[in-house]
Amino acid sequence: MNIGDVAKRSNLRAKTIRYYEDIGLVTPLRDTNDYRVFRDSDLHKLTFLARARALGFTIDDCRALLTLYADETRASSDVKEITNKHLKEIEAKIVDLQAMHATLSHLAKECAGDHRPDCPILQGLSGEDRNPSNETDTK
Amino acid sequence: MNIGDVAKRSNLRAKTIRYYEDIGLVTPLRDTNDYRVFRDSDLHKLTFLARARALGFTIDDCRALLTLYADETRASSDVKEITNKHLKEIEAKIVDLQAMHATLSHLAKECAGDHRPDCPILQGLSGEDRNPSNETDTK
DNA sequence: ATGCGAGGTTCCAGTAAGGGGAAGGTCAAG
DNA sequence: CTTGACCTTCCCCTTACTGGAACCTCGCAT
Repeated sequence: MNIGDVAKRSNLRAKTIRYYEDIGLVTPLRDTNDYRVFRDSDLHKLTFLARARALGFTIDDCRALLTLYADETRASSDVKEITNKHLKEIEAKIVDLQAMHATLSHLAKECAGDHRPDCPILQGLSGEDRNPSNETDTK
Repeated sequence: MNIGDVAKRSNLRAKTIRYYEDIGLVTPLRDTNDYRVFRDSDLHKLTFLARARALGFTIDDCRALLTLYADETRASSDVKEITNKHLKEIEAKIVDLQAMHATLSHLAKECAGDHRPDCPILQGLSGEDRNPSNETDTK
């Protein structure tokens, strides 16, 4: 198979596949014309990579997972450890994003969004407390 | 103020502040010894940037927001538009992450995580249907 | 044989948003 | 006068690719 075929079948782009070869994730053969020649095993690896990447694993994780996948004597605990670490990172990101979302949607809700310049969003970003009810009146 | 002070007060690192100057977000003065000299207005801008960045706005968005902030004739709708666009991106990311999390936690739940090599996670990544109940028995 | 378009190849540069670290100038204190 | 904490510029590194230029190759139609 040439790179175009493998790209279609693995759901990766040719560019990505070349990159994966560059960083040593796959090692296709070469034809006399220098074209890459992919075996079924290469396709299999690339499909694996596409799935793992789609699930958010880093390239480093993917490398480790591929190694474990190829190792018949692996312990499933090693795989699970990588996965659980990744799950925790996902959870942390979700929490972060939800916090941002809460703050921003709160500010946006209070913003008229019309032609006037007054804007609670900008006030929030600039650190003005737009509801200074519990502060001593210092003005 | 020197860069160290501003860093502490703005919650940004000195490196970041130099970078922001590089890309034209702030333009501190210079002392005779080449040290950057930050005015209150610079500190204010940097604090604004720190907050906006912490809320996930891109540098480009920050630049636009700063411009709007400085523009007394702005329309709050412009600010709100940027914010709503960002909110939608946040929502999309959360949805993506939740989907990954669902798939991965499902796989992880089925993985024994012990010394044995059998691993539903790897099977899932490799495209094996680890629950081939509705497939013809081809073995 | 020739031309063409659709493949393939390498290499270089750029992305976002800084981080790390080297090599060196400056300042205040003891 | 030296020490340590600042500050400066400069350049490369990061992640995971993406885009483009310049060029080669293949199969097919003329």
